[in-house]
Amino acid sequence: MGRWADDAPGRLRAAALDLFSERGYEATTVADVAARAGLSERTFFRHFPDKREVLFDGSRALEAEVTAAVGACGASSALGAALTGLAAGATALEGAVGLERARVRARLVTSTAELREREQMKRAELSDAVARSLAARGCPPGEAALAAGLAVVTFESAFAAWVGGDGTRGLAEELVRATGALAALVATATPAPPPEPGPAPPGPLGTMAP
Amino acid sequence: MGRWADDAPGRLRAAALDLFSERGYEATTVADVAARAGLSERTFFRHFPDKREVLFDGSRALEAEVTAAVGACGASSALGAALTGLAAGATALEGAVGLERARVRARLVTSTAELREREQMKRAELSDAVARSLAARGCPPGEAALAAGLAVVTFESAFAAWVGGDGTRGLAEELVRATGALAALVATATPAPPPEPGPAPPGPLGTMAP
DNA sequence: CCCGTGATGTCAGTTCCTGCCATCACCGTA
DNA sequence: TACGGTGATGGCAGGAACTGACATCACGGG
Repeated sequence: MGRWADDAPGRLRAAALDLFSERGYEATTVADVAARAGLSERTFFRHFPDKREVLFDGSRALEAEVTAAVGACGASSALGAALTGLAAGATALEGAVGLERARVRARLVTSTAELREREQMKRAELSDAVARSLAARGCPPGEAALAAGLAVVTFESAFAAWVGGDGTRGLAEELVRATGALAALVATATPAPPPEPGPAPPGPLGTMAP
Repeated sequence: MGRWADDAPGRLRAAALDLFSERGYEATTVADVAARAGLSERTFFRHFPDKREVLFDGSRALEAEVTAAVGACGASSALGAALTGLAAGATALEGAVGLERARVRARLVTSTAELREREQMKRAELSDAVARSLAARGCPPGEAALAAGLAVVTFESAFAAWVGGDGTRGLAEELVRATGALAALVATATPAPPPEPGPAPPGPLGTMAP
């Protein structure tokens, strides 16, 4: 066995999720994951570019699903198109992963800084992809980026409520709820925040970075 | 020289920004940065937890500034409070860094995947901090997270316009503009996106991850 | 003048990741 | 059947990012 057995990437994914959940991400070496899958460490890096990516390879499929839906949906507003695309991605994700596995994975990712970092990167790439899809529909780039960012934040809110909830509401329903919360928040906000007319406040800022 | 010279972290920051901009981030080793600063590689890791962090240590000061402003601002809506806090952070950042250095740094960060990843992590930490500040003011946690996320997206839009613009508008002005764009986008959006009533679409999703 | 404290240097070791080459299973073809 | 091509894999060497342990040096106080 081992050599020439089918679906090496799938076995590596399963082994990684198991071991990371058992011992923790940092306490598990790539060699451990490969051994559990009956493969060598070198082969792991032939299927995944680095140790984190073994947990994130579905993001490309989600991105493709969302951008396709944005491009196909009827031309409404930019934010509406972005939310419609993410709704399609939400139903696809819900069907492909399921609540229980999403919960296990979310617990693992949020408990490890290195994995949270990669997840935020995927988030940014998804937002950029949505923005490009909106721009391809004629939306000006700045507006497209802002609309995509707002939609992704709304999606994140829905996802958090989904995995943190009691399971009575699906991800798509949570997205509708979050969209309503978005509208309510913006409606009740003061139209323009006071931009602090005085000079730069005397904050203890050294070389401040964004 | 070298040993016992003052401001080792500052020298390491300057050396890192220089070398990363000259040769690129990946082509520069930590030993190179330390040598340029007249220090050893081991000392670098005593001042910064990893190679990326040498470019991001101002984020803690920004976070402190923003959360303080959120806590101090008059009790308006959650989104308004978040935007007010980020406006205070914007003016502080603008005064402490300046457009030219922000441009150099932004070009370096956006051109390197590893650095973009860390920047997204800082973004998420800032959003979480704002959400905690809102929650401390009595805002329910879910609403606080959504409002903080919206405000940070708006801030990002303003920041991108600032470093990408012609220099005629300051960061604070860009934030006012982005806030207006936020309100306009949400106002023109359809109130609720159609949540795709059919079954899960037959997308080619394997183990899809958020 | 000596000693404690803190920043630094040096060294060894682990892990992540990469390039290079040999090996093995499968598949089509003579 | 025998043979060569193709693709996935294993093994090895090595670089770079970190980390722990210990020695060393400068400075301030007694």
